[in-house]
Amino acid sequence: MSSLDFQRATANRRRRRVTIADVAAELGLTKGTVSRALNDYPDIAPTTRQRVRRVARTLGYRPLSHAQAIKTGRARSLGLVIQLSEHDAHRPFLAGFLAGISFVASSESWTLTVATADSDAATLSTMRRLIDEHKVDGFILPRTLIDDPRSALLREQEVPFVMFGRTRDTTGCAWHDIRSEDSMADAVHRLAALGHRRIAFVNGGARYQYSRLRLDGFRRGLARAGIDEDPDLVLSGALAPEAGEAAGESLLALPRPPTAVVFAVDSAALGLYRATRRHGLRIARHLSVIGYDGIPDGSHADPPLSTYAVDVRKAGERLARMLIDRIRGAEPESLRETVPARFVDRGSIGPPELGTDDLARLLGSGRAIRQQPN
Amino acid sequence: MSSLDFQRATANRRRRRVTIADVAAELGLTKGTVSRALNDYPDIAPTTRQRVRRVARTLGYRPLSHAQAIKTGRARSLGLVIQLSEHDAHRPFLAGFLAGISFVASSESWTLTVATADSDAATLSTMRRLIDEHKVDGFILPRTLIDDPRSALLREQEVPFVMFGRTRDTTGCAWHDIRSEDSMADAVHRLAALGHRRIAFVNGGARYQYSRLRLDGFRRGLARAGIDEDPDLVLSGALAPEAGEAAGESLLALPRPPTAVVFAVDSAALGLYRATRRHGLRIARHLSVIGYDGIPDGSHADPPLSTYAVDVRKAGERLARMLIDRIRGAEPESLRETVPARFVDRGSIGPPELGTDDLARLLGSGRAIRQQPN
DNA sequence: TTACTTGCCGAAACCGGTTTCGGGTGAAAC
DNA sequence: GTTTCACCCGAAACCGGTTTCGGCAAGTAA
Repeated sequence: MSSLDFQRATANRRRRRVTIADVAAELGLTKGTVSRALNDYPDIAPTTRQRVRRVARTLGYRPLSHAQAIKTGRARSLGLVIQLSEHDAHRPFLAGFLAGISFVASSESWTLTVATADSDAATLSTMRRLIDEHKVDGFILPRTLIDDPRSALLREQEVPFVMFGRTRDTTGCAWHDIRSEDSMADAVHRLAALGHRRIAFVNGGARYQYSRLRLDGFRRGLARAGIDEDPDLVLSGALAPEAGEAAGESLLALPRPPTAVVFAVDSAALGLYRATRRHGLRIARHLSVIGYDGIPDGSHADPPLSTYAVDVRKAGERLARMLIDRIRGAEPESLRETVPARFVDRGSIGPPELGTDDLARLLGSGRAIRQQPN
Repeated sequence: MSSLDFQRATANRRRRRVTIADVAAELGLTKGTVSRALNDYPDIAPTTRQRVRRVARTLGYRPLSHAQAIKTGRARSLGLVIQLSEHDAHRPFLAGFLAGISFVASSESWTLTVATADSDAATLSTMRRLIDEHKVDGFILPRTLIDDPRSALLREQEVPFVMFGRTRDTTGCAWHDIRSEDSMADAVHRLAALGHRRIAFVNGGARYQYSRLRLDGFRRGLARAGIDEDPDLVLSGALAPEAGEAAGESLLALPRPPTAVVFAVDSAALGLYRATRRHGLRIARHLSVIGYDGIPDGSHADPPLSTYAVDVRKAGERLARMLIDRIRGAEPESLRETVPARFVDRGSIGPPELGTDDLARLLGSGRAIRQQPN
């Protein structure tokens, strides 16, 4: 390239971008040829392709994604609509999740478009708008439901998507998920190995596919340990500490209370701590608890909550990678994967010091052991 | 409009968008005229403008933002680059903050582009890329530093931005901030009113502008209460529970320990709980604590942490609003505002049961009061 | 030689908007 | 009855890319 041109390019780098026309002029080719060369069209001579690549790089040419989008319809942007409910368990993960997605997106010069909504309807209409305005090329769907209206919409609109979690109707679905069902089974197994026989399960929201899976996993664990399921010991709908506390209270009020509780959601498990404290019991000693998620708060509880940690950053990375592939034409069936969670024993489980009957007596005896009022 | 055209528009709504050409054809006008009418050019007859507006609405016409961007350079997108450090205090706020921004952005058919970075340098280069590719029209800068390289970059590139927080060099800066300095002064005032005279202050990160302001506020509070500042009682650099715990330990190890501690950051304050528990002391009774931020965890502590709550969702809304105005040409000087935080007394403060000397004796006497091992 | 491919690139249309320019029309001024 | 001048709108260029189409040159087959 001529040094004059170079100076111009350098001096004006801030004011005027390098366009495809600049590259073409520098090479003595036309815009069309440059475009085809960069986009790997077959009717370009290999040597020409090389030259174009080199000059484009030295000039610092980067195509304007929205100029491409106008013709191709591709905005090079991944969509994420976050639905915020009152207490939602995925808040602590948001930062890591975004980091994962954005890391991969950036590496491909893609971008992440985030929107929030406060209801199913709002989520759908927001997605419609983003599709309508071609703002995004596809979506990452967090927190999948058993029957998810989002996948229905996207299937109908023929917009690519990948799910963080699984769902009932898998047609056209790609996903990355953690096998939390295995964790639940593993939890039961560990507790049984410690000597527990009365193991309760407190599930999450009924609409979520993961709840279904985790319940299955819990039951699988029971079966493997040779324990019959007691319907009294299976609760659900606990996502926040308050609900977890209520669930804990009702379990402790049973004639034959559990000596261990498996929670499908960490933040609900933390609620049990409060209930336990109120009754003068000590976690791990009188009542073992295992959660799932690996939220940071868990490690600050007393005793720290044993749980199954999920690598949400990694999940974000994988999902972004998969979505980009999907947008580029990969079949959804080829984009399905599950990974295990990692057990983190922080000390909230132990062998049962008391059997269920002793526990019941203790709890019934006018709250014999109270928290020390100091 | 003819019913035939309407049917066509309806049937093809999913496949082919309504373009400006469709609107023009329907009206018997040219694209140019329609564009000018919708963009409030003065050389359009009021009646025509009305007609165009009406037809555009009934046809469901919405301009393609990247088609506009190609000519105008405006992508109708707000940029947010989140810098994630190891322990970062703003994670719990992220969801609400995003919700606020995205709510306002959506209402104007703007979009929010999020990226993450793990260092100052990465943040800047990410921002450069977004600017270069015209992906965003401006930035919201969270967690402002005393000397913030981001504002320097944006000033130089002449890209609009608004800050969540203040900074040293205010030229060309617009901001929304919480007057946390007033909260710190208020905290001292409240504690002094309860009878405390030895009040410690544990500040946050030294680079942040807010740390500077909060320290000033703390001092203002002391002065107003007629208390001389004791350098031993002023620490800093505590952002996470671990650091807060360490700060607590060193304060309790003083010959004349404080009877109350003001924390610039809630999550650090939670660390003090651990230190206090270890020494067998009880928060509020032996040691009063006030935090700042209003993180959810605080309400689950025992006793719940009194703090100053920040409405981050509101902040997100305001910042989005201000940034859009800024992009549309408003002067930065006209976009500067601060709002107060809201005190939430949850019970972690009280009159000092023991004076500093008694406290020291207690702490020194071989840990007289220990936590009950039950 | 001629005819027919094949490889490679230029020319130009196109995408969906915005913006400039210029001209026609009608009312007011002379 | 002209002239003047807003007032409006059409025509066309433009933004920065992509994609179609066609043609030239070289190579291959006849």
